[in-house]
Amino acid sequence: METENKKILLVEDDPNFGTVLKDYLSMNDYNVTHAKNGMEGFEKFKKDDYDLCILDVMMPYKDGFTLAKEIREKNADVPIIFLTAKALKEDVLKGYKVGADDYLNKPFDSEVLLMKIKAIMQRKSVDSVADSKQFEFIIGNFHLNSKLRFLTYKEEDPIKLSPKENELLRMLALHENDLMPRELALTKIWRDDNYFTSRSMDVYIAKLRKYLKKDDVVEILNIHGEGFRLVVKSND
Amino acid sequence: METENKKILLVEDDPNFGTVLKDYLSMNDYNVTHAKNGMEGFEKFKKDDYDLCILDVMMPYKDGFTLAKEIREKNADVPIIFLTAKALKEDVLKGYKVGADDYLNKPFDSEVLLMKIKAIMQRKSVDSVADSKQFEFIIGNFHLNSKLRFLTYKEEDPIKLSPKENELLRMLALHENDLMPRELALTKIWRDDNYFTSRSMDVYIAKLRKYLKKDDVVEILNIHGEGFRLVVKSND
DNA sequence: CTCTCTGTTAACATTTGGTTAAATGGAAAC
DNA sequence: GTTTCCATTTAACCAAATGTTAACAGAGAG
Repeated sequence: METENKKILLVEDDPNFGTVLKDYLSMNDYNVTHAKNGMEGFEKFKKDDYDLCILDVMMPYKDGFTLAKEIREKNADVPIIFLTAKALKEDVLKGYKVGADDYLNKPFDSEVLLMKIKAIMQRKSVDSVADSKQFEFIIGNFHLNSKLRFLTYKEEDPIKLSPKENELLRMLALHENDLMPRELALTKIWRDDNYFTSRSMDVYIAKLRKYLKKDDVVEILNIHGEGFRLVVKSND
Repeated sequence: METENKKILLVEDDPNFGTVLKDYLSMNDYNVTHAKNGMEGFEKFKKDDYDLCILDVMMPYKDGFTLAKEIREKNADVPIIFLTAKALKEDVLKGYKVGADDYLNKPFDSEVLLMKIKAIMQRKSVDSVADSKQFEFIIGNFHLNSKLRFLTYKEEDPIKLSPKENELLRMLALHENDLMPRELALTKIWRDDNYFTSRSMDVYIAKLRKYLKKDDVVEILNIHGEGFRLVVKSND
């Protein structure tokens, strides 16, 4: 399926260990960003959304706990795993206090780490429903349910949209009566902006127009060289 | 709700250690039930609802893993912590495979255990939106009793569902008329999301469809690449 | 006019899902 | 112990859904 690789932020100052660990996780289909110290770790954390943070406790300048606290201020939910060489009890407690999800003593078995990551991701993936995005639109006499990928005209049976059709129409609806730049759809939906994806998008515009033909107050207009415009004529 | 002490099932065959641990947890405001072996543990688990299970791995008659598997058949969500004297890697992996939430080597510090318990309880209370304890469903002319794993059509004899059939149908029913993402069922029921578990799930969807065929107001629809939808047509 | 951009159709490749049957493996029964 | 049973997984094959690319026609802009 989509299987967008889960993103992991790894903050580890030992370059050898860090690189080895990063490679190992990457091999297991995680998308790993490696920061060499706490400062860098926090910068990277602010710039992107991560599914998991793995923090070394002992680091110069900014230790793992301090970093964890900063991360928690920005995001109360992201799971955190601490890595540490020493197994001091106070440290473990401190870790759980700042909201650790797990705690591993170096050296540890990489398979065990992998299992823990899996277990944690599963736990978290449950409550990811709370995506407060917009999934329903009224477009003239149509009703778009973007979650079920249904486009319904009046009381007729819903038309089932493919993922790309759905996302493209949603993107147009988000800009209703306004320009939706080609580049936006291409980078957001196709994740690439080149000749071929552009042609592909045109094919999808054609498909959408075919669906929307039922209602003549709805139209997708082209703005040459710029993008498209989903127009809903006011019923005056 | 808040004030009600969380219930912990402690299964530990060493009477000294078990009693001490029980007392310690009780002093910290947990409501602890102590079972002396796997059999007793399972009996007690069936008789009551617990917020957490702490299982010793090494026990006569029925070890912690076996017990955990039985518990998982009854309840896919309850957190489990394993206690073990030996730290064999295979054991740790085995533990996570049956859905452990954590793993502690004896001897361990009781404060650490307490922290872990706290952390786990917190996690569970966050995503408890979905795992509302609902075990009975009306699905068109069917009645699903998810505790007994019975699916009953009108007044006919109940169909006995296997554990997986039951969990899957329950998950669909919890999302009636809405999308039930593949990934949700896979991580919750199969505890793993890969090609094979995905195919296995498809097999179970086929089985459920066969059962539900009796009633033509009930249907399991697929949303390509996303998941399934249990639809009950309104009888208007 | 000529070049680029857009509209449309159809062929194709790839991914995902439906179904059946056989293999596996663990627990219960003998 | 071994056999039997049953839930589950794996395999295999086919069908459906989706997405990409090519090809060509037409529109817009200079």
